[in-house]
Amino acid sequence: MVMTATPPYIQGVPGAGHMEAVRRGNLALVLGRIAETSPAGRRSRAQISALTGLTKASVSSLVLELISSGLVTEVGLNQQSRGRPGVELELNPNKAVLGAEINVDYLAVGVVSLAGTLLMHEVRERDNRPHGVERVMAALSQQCAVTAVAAEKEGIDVLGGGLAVPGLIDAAGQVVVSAPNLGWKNARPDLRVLLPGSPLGVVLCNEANAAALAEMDHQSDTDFMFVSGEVGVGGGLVVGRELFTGADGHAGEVGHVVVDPYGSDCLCGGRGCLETVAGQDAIADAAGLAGHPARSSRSLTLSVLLGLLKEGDARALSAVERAGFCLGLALASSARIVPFTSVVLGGHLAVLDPWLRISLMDSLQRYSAGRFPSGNVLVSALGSTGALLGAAGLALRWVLEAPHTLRR
Amino acid sequence: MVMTATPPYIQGVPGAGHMEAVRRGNLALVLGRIAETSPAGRRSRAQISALTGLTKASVSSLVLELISSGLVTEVGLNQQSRGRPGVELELNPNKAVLGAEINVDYLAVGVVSLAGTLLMHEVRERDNRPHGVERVMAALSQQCAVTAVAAEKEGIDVLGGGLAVPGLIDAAGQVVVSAPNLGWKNARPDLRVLLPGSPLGVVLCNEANAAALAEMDHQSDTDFMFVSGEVGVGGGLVVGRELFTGADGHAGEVGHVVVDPYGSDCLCGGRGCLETVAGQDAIADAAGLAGHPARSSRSLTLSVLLGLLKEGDARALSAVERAGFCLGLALASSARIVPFTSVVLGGHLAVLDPWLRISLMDSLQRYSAGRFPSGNVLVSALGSTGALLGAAGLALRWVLEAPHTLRR
DNA sequence: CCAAATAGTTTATGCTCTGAACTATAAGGA
DNA sequence: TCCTTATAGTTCAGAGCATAAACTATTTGG
Repeated sequence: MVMTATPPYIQGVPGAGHMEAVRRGNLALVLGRIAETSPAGRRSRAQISALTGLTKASVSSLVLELISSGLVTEVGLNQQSRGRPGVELELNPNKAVLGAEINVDYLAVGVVSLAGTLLMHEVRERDNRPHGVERVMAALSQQCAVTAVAAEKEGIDVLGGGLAVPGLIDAAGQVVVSAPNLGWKNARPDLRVLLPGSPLGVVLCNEANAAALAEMDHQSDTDFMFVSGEVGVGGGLVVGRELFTGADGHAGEVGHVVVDPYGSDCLCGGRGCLETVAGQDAIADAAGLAGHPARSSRSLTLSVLLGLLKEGDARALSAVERAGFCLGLALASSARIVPFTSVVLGGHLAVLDPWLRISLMDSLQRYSAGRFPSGNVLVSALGSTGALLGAAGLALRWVLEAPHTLRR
Repeated sequence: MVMTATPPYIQGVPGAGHMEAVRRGNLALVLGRIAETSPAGRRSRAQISALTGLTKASVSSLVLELISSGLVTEVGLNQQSRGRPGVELELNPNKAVLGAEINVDYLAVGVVSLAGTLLMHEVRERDNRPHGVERVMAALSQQCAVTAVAAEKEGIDVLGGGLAVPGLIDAAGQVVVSAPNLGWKNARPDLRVLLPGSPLGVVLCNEANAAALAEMDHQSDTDFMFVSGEVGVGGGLVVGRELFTGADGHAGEVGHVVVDPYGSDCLCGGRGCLETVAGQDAIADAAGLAGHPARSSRSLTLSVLLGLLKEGDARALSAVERAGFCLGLALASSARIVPFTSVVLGGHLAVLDPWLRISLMDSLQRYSAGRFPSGNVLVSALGSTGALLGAAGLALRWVLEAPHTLRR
């Protein structure tokens, strides 16, 4: 648990160990083996039996249950040198989960197959700051309904969903404790309205954590830090291929590691946090854009900044260089507390990577005593769909780790 | 040993979920409920049944097995208002585990009952630096043998043990990757020689981690950082009442969080690490003891430093104050990555607490935005027995979490 | 001394995995 | 073509474990 917060679907397990717990665990075990195969090399019952140590009889019975619950389908035959060919199994391509994201300037909804591929998605630009929780959720649920109908038309069944929000989520996954950029505080969105008829519910998660989770599927490393550059700097920590959220969901907040003890005050109440140097606003100000008209919009600000960097503007270059230096410092310190071995940059930090990288790598190497080869600092390939995919991924894990909840 | 919230009865399953896994898990579950009771309020089978949700029949059968394996004994009767009194259960007071510690200037061995109390212990002053692994282990095993005989004379049966070493242990718990203060590198001590005839083996662990584990039993908080002040500064991180070691055992190394980007080089290869300011050597040097004859011994250095502080020596006071400031800074940053809520000071940092505390609390508050009330920064009460108790505690957990390994 | 309450055990039953026998299907060789 | 060999998957009896309900044991209180 490493720590790891208990996922909500584990709560269905009562305190005592019934026999059924074994069944549930084995259902998830078998489903996991089916899920981790590529279309190229799908597995048969016999292979799963060999892989898990369960007898062929048990696997047959478990697979039967997974098929009848709709999660798994039989595809083709799998001929091994000689003998009767095995029946290839795969995750049902017609079952999916929904991923959704609320951000400052858009709402995004997508459908992700059980295998994790994004089947369809729609982003609606929209300034969400002036509206309260109810109005935003109403707009989002309307958008979800449209997407769900579109999915149904293609014969796709949506089992559950995940919602990513740029704010702090409580341990129970029900309350948005605070989302400063949205102006939310202790908001309790009604998640069921997003997917009224689905067999599973909708899980709520932090946007940086979701993005980190999505990044994991495109990443071989098992322990890494995802740094999400937004207005501030968010972090998502993955330890042993599991999201590490800590007891209260605050884990991995690299944006508030102190990089300059005598630096400026931070919105969090601290001082000299990384965010005060490497947040998008902080970089823009340091680059001399403080009074610039583009500052009203995030994307505008970023493009103006990029323009200056390409022109070779000294002030912009030095602002970004300093951000890189401090980011390296904060990451090196963080890696002593939770020893991750890779870093993935997202948001504006991904965009600014070409100008950040040298100073980032310099300080990261210097302060971590050379633990991070340059190849271990990566740029996110997912861009703006990261949070969406991650939120869906969380719902996906729910299905894959607790398939018994879909029993008929 | 990454923490995970797996349901208790799934633990220890080597891949597949056999039926026996349920039995194993429930044995541990019941044993845990017996272990967590105080002598004042011991539990009966009926109470455990109510607590766990297992039926009385199951609990009876499980308890029978625990009794026949020698881990549990029936004590007295437990009268509830009316009806037949329950039979009180407790951990067998005649079963124990051994705790051992190798440090720079002593060897320590102790016997700890299943309930966690230190029954006997012996510390032998001895400079271990000049000797290699084999010689030190030979001396330690001789000391263990003496202690084991003494325990046997009192009718106490030693089931297993733990060994704490001031160095980095590999993930498998077999190799001391490096113990700079002992001069060990990739040492592979033969652990079996410490307890040749015991039913369980001996586990190896890091000294700061062991001390953190021991501290946990005297602490209500579930998430805290133990800071061990030695020549350098070690850290042990406890998350959700579990030791958090990370994939490679490096987790919680607060001593190498960067507190001064332009500070001096650290032995670890980094720069400006907390250790270069708050390690015992660093404080002594900053206090002006660089050439002092007492510097040859750790305890001497510390007592000279204490003398200076009590005299009000300005240089010593400012050295310690700066250490406190930097410690607060490093802890505030660390708490953003893994959100612990308390801090326990050990080693020289515990001794220097009166002179450290003000600057420590000031910077901790400043940089953590007031997350740490003063009462959440504690001084270790265990002193030098911490590592011993923690090593034994690790062996104890082994017994308590896998009681089936002691089946007859 | 008996009723009510609580503790613990016995017994019949059901669930889930296992192991071995059995059926199904294919490749390769005579 | 047909038989042997190899592999996949199913069936069925049996063992282990937890459950529920009935039963025994022991105490308080009237």
